[in-house]
Amino acid sequence: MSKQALPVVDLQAVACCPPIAARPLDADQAAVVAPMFKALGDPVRLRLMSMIASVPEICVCDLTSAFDLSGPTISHHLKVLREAGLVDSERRGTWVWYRVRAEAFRQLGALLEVPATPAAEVVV
Amino acid sequence: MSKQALPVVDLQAVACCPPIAARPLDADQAAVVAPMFKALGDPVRLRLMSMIASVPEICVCDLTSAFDLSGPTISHHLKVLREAGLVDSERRGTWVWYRVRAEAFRQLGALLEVPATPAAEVVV
DNA sequence: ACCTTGTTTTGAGATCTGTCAAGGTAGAGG
DNA sequence: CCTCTACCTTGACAGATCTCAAAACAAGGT
Repeated sequence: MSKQALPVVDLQAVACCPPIAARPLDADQAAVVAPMFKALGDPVRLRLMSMIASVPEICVCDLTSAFDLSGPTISHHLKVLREAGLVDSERRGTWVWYRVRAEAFRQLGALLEVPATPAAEVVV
Repeated sequence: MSKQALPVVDLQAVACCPPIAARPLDADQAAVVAPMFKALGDPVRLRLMSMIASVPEICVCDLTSAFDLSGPTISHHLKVLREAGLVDSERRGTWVWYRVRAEAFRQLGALLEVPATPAAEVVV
């Protein structure tokens, strides 16, 4: 399968950006980044993301069994994470394996870094 | 005014947590953290957050004028950010000033850090 | 008191989201 | 070919969300 043909986030557009606390994000940048935060804004997806990012890879069966939710629901949440560009999936035989997209994940974290000389203290 | 009596995020509960890529978040932790990411998951709020975090403080009038949206809409988004525990507001005379909650903001960033020895590479 | 400006609250409508049941697709193994 | 298991897609529905207009609230100036 190797999903990446969907409306996935343009990583190039994110790679450029300094922390959001460094200077105001413009509308275009916000439109690219917000969906990634949004994807993490659901408790189930956040746990899924955490489970996926904590290991090299993990199969859907192991993810599904960790929740009290239907298969389709987990599948839906995984699709959201995929389309946000945060994870990648690959079918190998019977099972589908998910893996974190390290680049995107790290970039997202970088956006929340507090600048070395935080703007919020320069003027004070 | 000095809003903090609302259903605000319990910072203690977050302060404890290692990066989500270090080990799977449990349901309780996810329930605390997800609303913060959710708050950043809207392009308008993400820009508001960025504008607020980029300066020591900023008044609502300056925030509102940066968008093509009604006052009530901006006010609503600011309320979401407040209730997520990400910003703080204070009325001084005519204007209301917003300021980032540095603790919460930094904690959120810490959750996205990639562990020194990423679990995703230990086993591979 | 009254008006003016800045901000929030309330109410309402259109859209989006989380969830499940039912049905569909893909591969493995008879 | 048939069936079984794993996973995804579709369709549907309750509930949440984004937005604005209208109304309320707060502080300052007249």
